[in-house]
Amino acid sequence: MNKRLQITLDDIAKQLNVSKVTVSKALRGHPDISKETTQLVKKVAHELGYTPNYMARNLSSKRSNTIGVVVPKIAHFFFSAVIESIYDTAFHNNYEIILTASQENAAREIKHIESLLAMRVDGLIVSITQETRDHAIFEKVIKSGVPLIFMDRILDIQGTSSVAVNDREGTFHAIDHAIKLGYTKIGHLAGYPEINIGLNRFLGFEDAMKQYGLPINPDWVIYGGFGEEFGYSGFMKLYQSKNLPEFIFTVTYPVALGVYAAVEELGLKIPDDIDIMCFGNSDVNRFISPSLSCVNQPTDKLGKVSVELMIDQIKNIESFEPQHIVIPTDLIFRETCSKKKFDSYPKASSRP
Amino acid sequence: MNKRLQITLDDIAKQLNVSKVTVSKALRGHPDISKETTQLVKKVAHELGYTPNYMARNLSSKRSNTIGVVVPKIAHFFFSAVIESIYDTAFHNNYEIILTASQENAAREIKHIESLLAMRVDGLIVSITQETRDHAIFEKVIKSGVPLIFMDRILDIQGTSSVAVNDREGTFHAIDHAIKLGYTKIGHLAGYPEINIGLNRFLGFEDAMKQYGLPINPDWVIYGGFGEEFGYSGFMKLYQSKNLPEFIFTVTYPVALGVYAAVEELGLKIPDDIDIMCFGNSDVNRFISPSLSCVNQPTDKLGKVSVELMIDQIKNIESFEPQHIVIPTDLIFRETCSKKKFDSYPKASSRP
DNA sequence: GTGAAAGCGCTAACAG
DNA sequence: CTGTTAGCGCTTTCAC
Repeated sequence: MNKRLQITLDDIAKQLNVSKVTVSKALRGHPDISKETTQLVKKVAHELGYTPNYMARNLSSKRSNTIGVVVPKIAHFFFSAVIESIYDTAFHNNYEIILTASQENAAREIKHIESLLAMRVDGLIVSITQETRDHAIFEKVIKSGVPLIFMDRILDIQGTSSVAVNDREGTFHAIDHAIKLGYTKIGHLAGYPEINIGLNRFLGFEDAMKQYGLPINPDWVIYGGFGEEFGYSGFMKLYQSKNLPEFIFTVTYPVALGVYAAVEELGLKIPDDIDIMCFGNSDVNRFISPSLSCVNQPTDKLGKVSVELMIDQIKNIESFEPQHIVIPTDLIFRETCSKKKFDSYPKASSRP
Repeated sequence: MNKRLQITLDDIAKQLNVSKVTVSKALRGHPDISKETTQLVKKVAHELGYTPNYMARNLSSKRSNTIGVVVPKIAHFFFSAVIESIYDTAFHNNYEIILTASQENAAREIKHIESLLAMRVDGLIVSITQETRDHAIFEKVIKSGVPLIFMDRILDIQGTSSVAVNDREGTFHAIDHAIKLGYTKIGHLAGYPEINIGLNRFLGFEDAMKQYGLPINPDWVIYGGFGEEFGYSGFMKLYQSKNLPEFIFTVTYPVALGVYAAVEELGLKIPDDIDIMCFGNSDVNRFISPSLSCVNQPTDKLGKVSVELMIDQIKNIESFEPQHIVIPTDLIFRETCSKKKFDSYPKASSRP
C-alpha cells in the first residue's frame, strides 16, 4: 500500500464541498441522498480513481461480508469442485470468500480458523482434516458468535450446522448393486472410522451385508486413510493375505486409484480378478480403464447449499437454528461393477 | 460478529492495570516490554479468549499481510495444483491468501480485482481469463502501487512481473519428439492466439515444423478455446474435413480429453488413427487409456516462485524491479506418441 | 520499560 | 436531503 496514493472519502468531499458522510452515503446508493448529488459524487470518485477501503468500512460497520472456508485439500476433484461452487454462490450473493487449506493437518486447521476469526469473517464453513479429534477450536468459534457450518466432513457439535451427502445410503446402494450382480465376497477400504464419512460409509456397507445375510470378513475391512497411498497399501495388504475378495468398495476415489495402481503392478485385472466401485466421482473415473463406477456426490449443490445456509444464518444471526442438511447421492455406472458374476466366471453357471 | 462478545486490548489492559499500548506491544513480542509483563499479558489474553482484530490492525498499520489471487478456474488440475502451492508457500511465510475465481469471465475478473484492491491486499497475483483483452484494470492496479504479478497466463504490461513456463520450448520438444517418431502430418488444437500460452505454444509448434522443413497445413491448426468442449468440437471439425493429420498436439489437457471423447464417438483409435500429446499434465493423463504423454508444467514451482517473488516485491516496495521468470518444463512419456510410425502402419515398411 | 495522544478511513446515530 | 459528532480496535510516534 503506497502511502500517499490513497484517495479517501474526504478527498472527494472537499472537491465537491460536501461532507464525507454525504459522499459515503452517495457511494453506497443510500436513499438519503438526491439523485444529482449521488451522480456527481460517483463521477468525481471515478475521476479520482477512488477505491473504497474495506478494512475501514468493516471496522466501523462491524460486518465484513466475508465467509471463511477451511478445507483439507484443494487439489482434489471433490474439493476443488465444491470450492468452485462456493465461490460462485458467494459471488452471486455479494459475499467474499476467504479460503484456507489445512492440508489434512489439524494444527494448521486451528491456525487457519484463528486467522479467519481475527479477520472477522461473518461465518465459517469447514470440512475437517482426517486427523481432527479435538473440538476446542470449534467451541471457541461458537463462543465468539460466528456461525459455523461443517461441510461433508462434519463434527457433531452443539450449535453448529452441517451440510453433507447421504454417505450411508449411498454406500448401501452401491453394495446392494454389487450383491445383486452376484458378489458375496466383498471388501472395503474404509478411511478412518473417527471421521463421519469413514464411519457412515462403513455403516452403509454393513447395512447392505446384513440385509443379505452376508458375513463381513474383518480381514477385508481395512482402515488407514482417504488418499491414493492408502488405496495402494491397503490393497497390497489385502493381497498379501492370500485371500482376495471379489469386489471392493473404496471410501474415496483416490483410494480407488491407488487400488488400480496396485492391481496393475501385481499383474491382476479389473474387474476379473477384483471388481471395484468407490464413493465419489471425478474427472478421472470416466477416462480410467476400466472406467470406474461410483457413488456420485453433487458437488455443486454441496457448495451452493452451504453458502446459502451460511448467508441465511448471518442475516438472522440472533435467531437462527442450527440445521443438518443431507443431500442425496446417485450411482454412476461405468465399466466396473457392471457384469453379472457368472459372466466373468462362466464355470459357475455350468454347475450341475 | 456478536456485539458485546469482542474482547479488546483495553479489556486486557484494564485487567492488568496497564495501558493498551503495553498490551499491544506485548502481544506482538515487542522488545520494549519486559519479559514478565509480556508473559502476563499473554496469559490474560488467553484466559479472556482474546482474538486480535486484523481489520483494525491493518487499518492502522496500513499493511494487510495478504496477497490477492485471481485465477480463471479452480476445478482444473493445473490451477488447483498451483493454488495449493500458493497457499502452502504463503502459509509458511505468514501471509494470507485471498483467492478469487473469474470463471474465464473478463467482467468478473475486473470486479474481483477491484474487491481485492478495496480489501487492501499487499500484492496481486493474476492469471488472466481467456477473454481478457482490456488492460485498464491492470493499469489501475499499477497506479495504486500494488505489486502485480501475472502467473502462467500473462499480459505484457510495463511495471508488472510474470512467472510462466517455457511454453514455446516445451511445445517445440513435444513436436520434435513426434517428428522423430516419423510423423509429418501434424495438427494443433491451439486455444486462442491472443493469450500468451496460446500464442507461444503455437510458435513452438511452428518452430519445430520449420526446423524439419515440414509444411503447416492451415486446416490442421484450429483455434477456439482451452476446454474440453473445444477439444471435442475442434476434432470433429478436423474429422469432417476428411483429411486427418497423423498426430495432434493440444494446447491443454482438457482439450486432449475432448479429443479422446470425439475419437471414441467416431469409432477411431488412438494412437493408430490419430496420435496425440498435450501441454499440461493432470491426474487423468496417467490413468486414461491410452495414457497420455504430455509437456509437464511444474505446478509446485509456479506457485512457490510466484508467492516468493511477490513477498520480495512487497518487502522492497520502493525499489523492486519487475521480473520475468520462466520455469522449464519437461516431457512425460506414456502410451501415446511412443510408437515409431511404421509400427502402427506396417504396410509402409512393406513398400518395394 | 511504559503510556498519552493522535489518527488510520469509514459508518451510525442523530440533528437540523 | 445534508452534516456533526463519535467512535470501530488497533498501531505509531514521542514523551516520560
